[in-house]
Amino acid sequence: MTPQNLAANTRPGRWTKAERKRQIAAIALDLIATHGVQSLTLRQIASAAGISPPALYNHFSSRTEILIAVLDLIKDRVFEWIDSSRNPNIYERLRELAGSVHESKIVEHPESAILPLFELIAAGRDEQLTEQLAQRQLATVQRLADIVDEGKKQGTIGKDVDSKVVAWSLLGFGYAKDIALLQGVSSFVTDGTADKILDKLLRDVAAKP
Amino acid sequence: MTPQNLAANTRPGRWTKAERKRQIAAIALDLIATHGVQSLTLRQIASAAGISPPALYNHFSSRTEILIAVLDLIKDRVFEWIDSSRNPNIYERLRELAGSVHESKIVEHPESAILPLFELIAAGRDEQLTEQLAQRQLATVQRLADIVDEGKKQGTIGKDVDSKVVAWSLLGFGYAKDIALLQGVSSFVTDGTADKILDKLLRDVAAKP
Amino acid sequence: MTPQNLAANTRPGRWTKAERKRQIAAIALDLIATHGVQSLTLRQIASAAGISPPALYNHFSSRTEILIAVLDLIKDRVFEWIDSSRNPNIYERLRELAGSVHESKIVEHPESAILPLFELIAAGRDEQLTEQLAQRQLATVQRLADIVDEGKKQGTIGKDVDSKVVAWSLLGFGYAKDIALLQGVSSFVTDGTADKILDKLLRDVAAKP
Amino acid sequence: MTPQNLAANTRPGRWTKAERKRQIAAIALDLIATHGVQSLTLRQIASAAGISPPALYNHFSSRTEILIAVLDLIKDRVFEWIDSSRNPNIYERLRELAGSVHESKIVEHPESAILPLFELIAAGRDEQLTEQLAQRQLATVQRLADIVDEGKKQGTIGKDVDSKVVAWSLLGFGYAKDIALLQGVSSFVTDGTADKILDKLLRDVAAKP
DNA sequence: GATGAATGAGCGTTCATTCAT
DNA sequence: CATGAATGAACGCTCATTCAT
Repeated sequence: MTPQNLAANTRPGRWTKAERKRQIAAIALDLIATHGVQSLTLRQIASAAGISPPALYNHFSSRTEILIAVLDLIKDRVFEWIDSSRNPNIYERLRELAGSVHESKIVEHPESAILPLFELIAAGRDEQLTEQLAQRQLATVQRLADIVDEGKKQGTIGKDVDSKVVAWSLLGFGYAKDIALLQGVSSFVTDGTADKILDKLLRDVAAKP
Repeated sequence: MTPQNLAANTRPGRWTKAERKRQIAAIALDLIATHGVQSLTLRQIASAAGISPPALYNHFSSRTEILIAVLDLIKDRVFEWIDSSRNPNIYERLRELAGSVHESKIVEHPESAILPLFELIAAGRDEQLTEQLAQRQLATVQRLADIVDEGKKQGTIGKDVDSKVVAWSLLGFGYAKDIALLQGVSSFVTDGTADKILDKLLRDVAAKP
Repeated sequence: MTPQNLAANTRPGRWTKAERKRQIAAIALDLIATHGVQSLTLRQIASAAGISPPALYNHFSSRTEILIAVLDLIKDRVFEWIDSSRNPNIYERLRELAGSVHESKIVEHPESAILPLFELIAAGRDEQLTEQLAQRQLATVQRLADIVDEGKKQGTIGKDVDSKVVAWSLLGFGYAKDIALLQGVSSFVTDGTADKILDKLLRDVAAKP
Repeated sequence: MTPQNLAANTRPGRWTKAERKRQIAAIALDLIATHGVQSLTLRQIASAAGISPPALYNHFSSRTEILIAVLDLIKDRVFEWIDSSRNPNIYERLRELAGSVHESKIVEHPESAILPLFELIAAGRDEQLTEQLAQRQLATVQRLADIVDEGKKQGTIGKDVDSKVVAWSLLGFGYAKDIALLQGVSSFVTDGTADKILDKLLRDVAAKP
């Protein structure tokens, strides 16, 4: 056991309560990404976590609470992604973010975030997650819009651009891409259509010389 | 109505076999729209149809077959919608279609088509509907692209416009709108952002004078 | 339609009621022989008979009645088999009968009688056929015992032989053979054990010189 | 009883896992003996065991697995019965075994083994138990044949006797008896015919002086 | 913390049977 | 005579959750 681990150890076993919760949420996220949200049973999560189903109740009080934790994890990852480029030129930064989506760093990897989010959105009504979803979605849109606004001040983004429109367009593009993939229509990505849409989207927001 | 039709309608109960199937599919579609796909049980469908669950098996051989029938119904409705405007000016026609979406004739009504489709997409992996979905999705994209192509020939749509890009953008916009609504983020529609995106999308495809 | 058919035709369609019942019973017998009695559903019978399940109720008032008809058919076939040799020497006749069993004319052919009877015996308790079974079983034993008695009078069968014992032994042997086959233990037949038992059984009943 | 056993028995409730499985199998065996295999539902077993149907899945993973456990139980009981006489004189031992069958210690008691086995054999085809049955049947025949062989060495069984023939004859006799009873033909037993057959069978294997 | 055993609710499905047509 | 549509009862099975240990 490394000193690091010891440091993190207040006592319990090896991980703090919060860490263990996060681990379990990450496992659930993985399972959602690979098998969908409908087949996400406590048995599966427990088995993947190496414990028994009832043991999950030591960390969460219900299945729904686990899903909320997954939602939090997704939001964190999306924010991490948004902040992954620190390019001072905002327009360039957006290009980099778009590029990383395009390179599938986010969208296509099963361990990723948007696709499971999508699953959760669809399942939301039955799982009573709608409210939780709305909060996080708005926060994400706002975060993107803020960056665009910064770019407008900076002059790299067109002054007449509507920040919200851009933020929503980017998200919408990501969703559409996932929907296509979920439907098994990979041609949307492979034939370059997705790239063209994204490229046009970005060109339109650049500051006109 | 031909004598044949009369015969077919009055003789075997009141509805033909195909009609009854379609009715049940429509009921299932409703239920998906209002409660989501996860809670779509045979008991629910049967109850809404005023029959007992086993009676469904006189019309469909499994739950999956019902879902496929729903998929067909959705495709038909989407095509009806696409063909709902016969404006000879293709650009105007696209504007009308967009307008009808905006007026929520399709998207927001629970009896509508796209939102349930969305549910089915998310459920697809578990329900083994992926293949069926892909077929219908591609058919829809192609239908829209054909119309855009017609507009290019006609001269009302820009010659340099990529038909596929437009088709996918329109669909993607529709999806994004539904996702926002499913997440409970109605502000996307109410604050005019959705309109702005759609308007920009259409202006960009108009033939430049 | 041939004159013969016309002759047999009192009117109905092509067969008399009794004939049609017998045909259906024969179909059920086949199905039992090939798939067992548990999976004998009305759907199966009807489908094999080229009609719909409810149509069976025009001939039989319940599933149990069909099974009874099958029982009758089996009894008839067993009697036919018993009477298939008319060799005046009773001992020889028994040998011939035993031989025909051995040659699998009865036991191993799926269209045969004993194996399905066996299925019905096992199912009897649930199907309330016990009484019907007892009647027919006793009649069969009696028929065999009568023949043995005739042989004793004739002098080809030993005077000290107990006819009932012989009759039951022969039947018991047939049952044991079927049980072995049903269990998948074909070695009982293929390694000659079955033959040896039957041979010993017959030698023991021959009149001693 | 060793300390280990004590520990194993008192700690995990009151019974070990294996014991509980065996108890449930015994209950199922009883139900088969009294009502037949067709009506052996999980609800019945659970009810007789004083638990709810889903609770059975804590011990078995499917209905078929329960039936296999029943098969094992039957095999164990048959072997116990075979070993119930330890008379050093093999011929006498066979007589004792035959006697215990005759006294119905095995066959007629509902808690017994052969009759339910018989039910399982008939149900085997539908329940995919054929392979399991064949294994156990052969093991039983072999066990009996071994004893006969021992008697031949010992000199109490005739040297020219075919051990397999004897083993199969004994089993076949048992089967025939059960079949008769299942059919409701108790006269086979009550009028002494069964005894006579068994007696003859045994006399024929005795070593000739 | 973790587990084995248990449970109520519910699932999709099959069956023999009925009945209007 | 035959059928399509329907049904009550029952089936094997899975699920999230509870609780004593």
